[in-house]
Amino acid sequence: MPELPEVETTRRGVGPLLEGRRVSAVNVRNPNLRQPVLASLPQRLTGLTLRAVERRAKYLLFRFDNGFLIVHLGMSGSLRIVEPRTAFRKHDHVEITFDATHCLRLHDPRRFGLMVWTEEPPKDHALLRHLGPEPWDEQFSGAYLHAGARRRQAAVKNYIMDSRIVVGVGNIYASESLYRAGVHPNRAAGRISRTRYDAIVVAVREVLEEALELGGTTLRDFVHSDGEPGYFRVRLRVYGRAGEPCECQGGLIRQIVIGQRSSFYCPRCQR
DNA sequence: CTTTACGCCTGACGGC
DNA sequence: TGCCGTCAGGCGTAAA
Repeated sequence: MPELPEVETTRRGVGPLLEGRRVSAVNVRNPNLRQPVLASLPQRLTGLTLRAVERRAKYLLFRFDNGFLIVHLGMSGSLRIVEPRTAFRKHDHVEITFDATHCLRLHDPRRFGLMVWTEEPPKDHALLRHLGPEPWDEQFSGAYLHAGARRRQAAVKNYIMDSRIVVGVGNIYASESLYRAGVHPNRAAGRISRTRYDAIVVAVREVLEEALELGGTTLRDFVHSDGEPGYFRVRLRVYGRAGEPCECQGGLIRQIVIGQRSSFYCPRCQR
């Protein structure tokens, strides 16, 4: 499940290998992603030179001279670069070949991913228009979260997962961040102090940065013909650990459902 | 406006 | 062994 660090690691992995190269072929093997891949994508892309691979939230933005290819990895998506004529795997849905030497393949078993072409600035695109700040933006602060939460009854876990508030906090790292900040995931967003929001901001950044650092060690996997970028080995302290003792030795980790999602917390550490 | 429910989809897993 | 039901989850959209 790619979260922000995985997407950023993907960007850093594929960008340097592809930037400056020209699209020589596009092969859409299965267009049925969350939105259908445009039938004219091959004609649209072939011959264009990739200028940069950028990122906004969990969207990868492949910048060409006259537009952007927006890619989202959804739940199960991954990108990798292989040599021409490498055997396709099941669920390799789209292949974009650069300079006839580098084949970028989108692999996505669940097909919650997305690949769309746009000629407007990505920030104005319907998918990105309403996104809040990146976690590392100055704007993302305890004061910002505190002000935005006034009178909000929603659980703080849902609040920090709301992409209009801040982008890139997925289900796993939301639980982990709130654990580190000592905040109960079900607490109403509007009933948390400014000071505790400061702690949440620090925790979110710590968790994401830790994952990003571990991601750096897997960059080589993007060019391995048989490799999968793989989920990072961040040590998860509560996620997926229902019933296990917390590190505090004073409680068992509990699992509850908040907003249709599994949430994990320590009843002793988090209030 | 805020909040909640749902659907898209496949693989993993448990029960029988 | 194999079949089947259940669950997981990002995120846009519809509905409350």
